[in-house]
Parts: sequence; C-alpha cells; structure tokens
Amino acid sequence: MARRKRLETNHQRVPVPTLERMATYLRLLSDLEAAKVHTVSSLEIEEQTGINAAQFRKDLSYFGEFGKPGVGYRVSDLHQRIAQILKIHREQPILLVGAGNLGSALVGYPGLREQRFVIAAVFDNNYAKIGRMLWDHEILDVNRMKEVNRQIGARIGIIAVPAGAAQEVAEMLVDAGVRAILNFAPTILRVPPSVVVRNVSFLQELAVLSYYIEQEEEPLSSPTPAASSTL
Amino acid sequence: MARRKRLETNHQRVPVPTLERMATYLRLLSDLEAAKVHTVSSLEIEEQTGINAAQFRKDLSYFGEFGKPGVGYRVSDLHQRIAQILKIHREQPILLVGAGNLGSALVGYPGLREQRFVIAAVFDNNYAKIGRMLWDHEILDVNRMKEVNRQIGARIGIIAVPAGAAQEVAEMLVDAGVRAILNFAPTILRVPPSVVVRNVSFLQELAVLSYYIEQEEEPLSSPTPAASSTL
DNA sequence: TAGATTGTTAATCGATTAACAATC
DNA sequence: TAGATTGTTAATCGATTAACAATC
Repeated sequence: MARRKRLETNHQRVPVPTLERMATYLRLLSDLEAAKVHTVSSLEIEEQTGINAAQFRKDLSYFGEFGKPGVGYRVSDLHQRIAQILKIHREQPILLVGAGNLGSALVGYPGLREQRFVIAAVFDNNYAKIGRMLWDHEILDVNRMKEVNRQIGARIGIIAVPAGAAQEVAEMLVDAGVRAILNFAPTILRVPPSVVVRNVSFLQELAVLSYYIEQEEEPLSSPTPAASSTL
Repeated sequence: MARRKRLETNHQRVPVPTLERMATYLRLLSDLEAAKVHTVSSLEIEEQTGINAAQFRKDLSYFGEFGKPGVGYRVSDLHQRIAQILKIHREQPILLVGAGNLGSALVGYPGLREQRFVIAAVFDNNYAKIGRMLWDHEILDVNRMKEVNRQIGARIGIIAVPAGAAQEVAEMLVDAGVRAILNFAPTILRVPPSVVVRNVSFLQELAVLSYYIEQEEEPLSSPTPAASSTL
C-alpha cells in the first residue's frame, strides 16, 4: 500500500541489489589493485565473485559506461568511479549510539577507515559510561547528540543499543540531522520516509542458516522417542 | 551458469526472502506473546512490520496452514511452529572462530541465548589468546576444531576473523562438520555446494546507505543552503 | 447468520540472464 | 583485420501483491 517516495533524483531508480553488489565490486577491485592487476573483464569478475557477467555489466549500466569493448575495465578507474558513486571517495562521518560490546567492536574495526568511514562521535545514555573513553573516543551523553552534530554534520548514524531503546535513539538521530541509519537492534524502526534504514541482524541470519541444517535424527543414544517424520 | 543444487528436500523450494521474513515474524510474535496478545490477523502483522498481509500469508503457505479464517492466528501456536520450522525450538550449538573484538561482542550478546543459539566453543590461531578466557569460554587452538566438534556436533559456524584468514577457516569448519557458515569477514567464501553461507557485512551496508545520502554541496561555511528539494 | 479473515490462484511487478550489434 | 568484450535490448525467471472463494 505505502507508496514509498524514493529519495534519489537519479536517472533511473537503482535497484537495491545492484547497490549491494556495487559494494562487492568495490572490494574486489581494491584487492585487484593491491595485486597489481590493471585490467578486468566482466567474465573475470564473474569467476571471482560468482556474480553473472551480464549482471555486472547491467549493474554498471545504471551509472554510465565504464569499459572498453574488446578490452575490459581499467581496475583503478573503475574502483575510483564506484567509490564516487557510493560516495565513499571522501571521509564520511558517522554517529555511533551505544557504547556496549558491539559499539566497542565497531569503533575498533579497522575496515571502517579503509572505506573512509569515520566514527566521529560515540553516545550512550548510561551515566556510568558517559565521560569514559571507548578507544580514542570520549563517550558522550545521548542528549548532546543534536548539539554535537551541528559541528560534525554527520548524515549516517549507527544504532548499537538494545532493542528497547532503538526506536527512541532513531528519533534522536533523525532530529540530529541523520538521513541514513544502520540498525543493529532487532527491531523494526519507524522513521520519516526521507530517512533510509538498513538492518544488520545476525540473529536473523542465524535463523535462516538454521533452517538449512539437515535435521540428523538426533545423535539418539537409547530409544529417545525423538519424533522423526519431518514431513 | 552454476546450477546450484539446493540442499533441502522440501515440498517446494522456499524463497530466501521468505525465510528472512519468517525470522522477523518470530521476533514479532515473541513481543506479542510478552505483551499477552493472544491472537493476530495478517493485517495486524502488516501494520506492525510493514510487510504486506498477503505476503505474510503467502510466506506461511510454504509451510502449511496456521490460521483460522475469520479469526486469525493464535500467537503462541504460530510462534512455536515457526520456531520449529527454523529449527530454533531446541538448542543449536555453534562454533565461533575469532576471539577478537567482534568475537567477544558475539559471545557476550544475550540475544543469542534467547533464540536458543549457544556458542559451544571459541577458537583462535593466536597463541597469545589460546588458553585465555573469553567471557566463560576458554579460547581453543583452531587446529583442535575437528577434534572438539566430534563432541559438540555443531552444524553452524561463525567466522569472525580478518578477511585474509576467512577462506582457510571456512575450510576448517567444513572439515569439522559444519554445514552452515555465518561469515563476518569481507570476503567471498568458496565452499562445497552442500554448505550454506550467509554474509554479514556492515561495511557493505554502510556503503549502500552512503549512496542514498544527498550530496549537500559541502557544508560550505556561511549561507548554509540547506538543500531542500527532495524530489 | 453476517462479518471477518484465511489460504491460494492469478496478475503484476521487478530483477536476472541470454543474446547480439556496436566497437575497441 | 579478426577476436574479444562491452553496453543494451529482449526473454526469462521469480517474487510480490491483489483478488476472491472457502470457511470459521
């Protein structure tokens, strides 16, 4: 029912799966660059990622022309242009809310910097934590978020708080000017249509994996009724 | 090209998006149960999750009949049956590889237990870490994985190691009997077709979000244009 | 019974892939 | 030039949603 207004002005609406793959290509291209490979073809991309070559070319076609027929793609060019498309060619500041275990792991994750994401401020609502350090960040009071972000101008926020607090935090982030939220809490967030949310839920991922596990009739020691018929 | 043999025998092949949503329904149902709600209709599910009511009913239809026309679904029944479908109705042991920040956050995450996932063993290859404790787990030598898993019989493994080590770890997990892998490393894993992999890549998620950020012509000092037209 | 809501079929929509003319 | 590989159109596939008869 809800006819979502897409926030991008672009040429053509880019499918989300395409964007996800763009990030994959970017990573591969970094590796190739590091390996001093100068040129790739779409078929080589397919071999290395498992993503169909036509799919790759189609994905790129949403953004322009990138290759030379008969030759392929220059690795460094393509890398740079994709980085530009995803807007990670320059530093992107991020607000992190939640200074627990997960928050700590995120701040300490070196991969972020590699892709030019910078955690610019860390917030928590726990007075026992506020004022203490998380790595090289002082943990700030969540209530200072809006004020602090006037300086930073971050457009991306990460929610790493328990499910019960997530909705409230989302609203604070939006109020502070954030337009995109990465949500680690297992809750469905309600935000204005102009704000994009993506959820990272490893519980959900585990549940999906769990489904695929063959139900090996129990390492059944003795009789153990162990209802069998899976049907 | 690669015609993937699906490992499930089931009636009909269940779409992955359906499985992902099943996990969402499960979570919602837990909340409803806690709130002492006894019955839900598909329309109420739509209101609370944003997932189309027809979609919900279609999703369930892959697994059988769950509701009463004119009435709806009994929350507790539905919860239990979905848990059974996803095989999280009983404890599911997991092997965790990588005792770094991320691994630590995972072991310390209380949500896992709530969904009956149990991290049964933690491995690392760093001799400085092996033998030390991560929460209540002794960190074990990766090379003991196969041996240790003979006791545990875990079918699910989590990879929380740097990208460079991920492929090797994946192979060790498979060798140890794991059939499903949750991969946090930013690499594409190559595994036998009988093994399922799901990737959790928050860098990728951030990259996707980043794309959607309006490119506000730099916070260029004074006038603050504050670009409005979302169109 | 009348009203509500299911389960399922059919229609729609969108994403993936194959095929090929254009071009280096 | 001949061979390779692109960018794009058309064909296929699969997932989402609307519609409705069945049924509580």
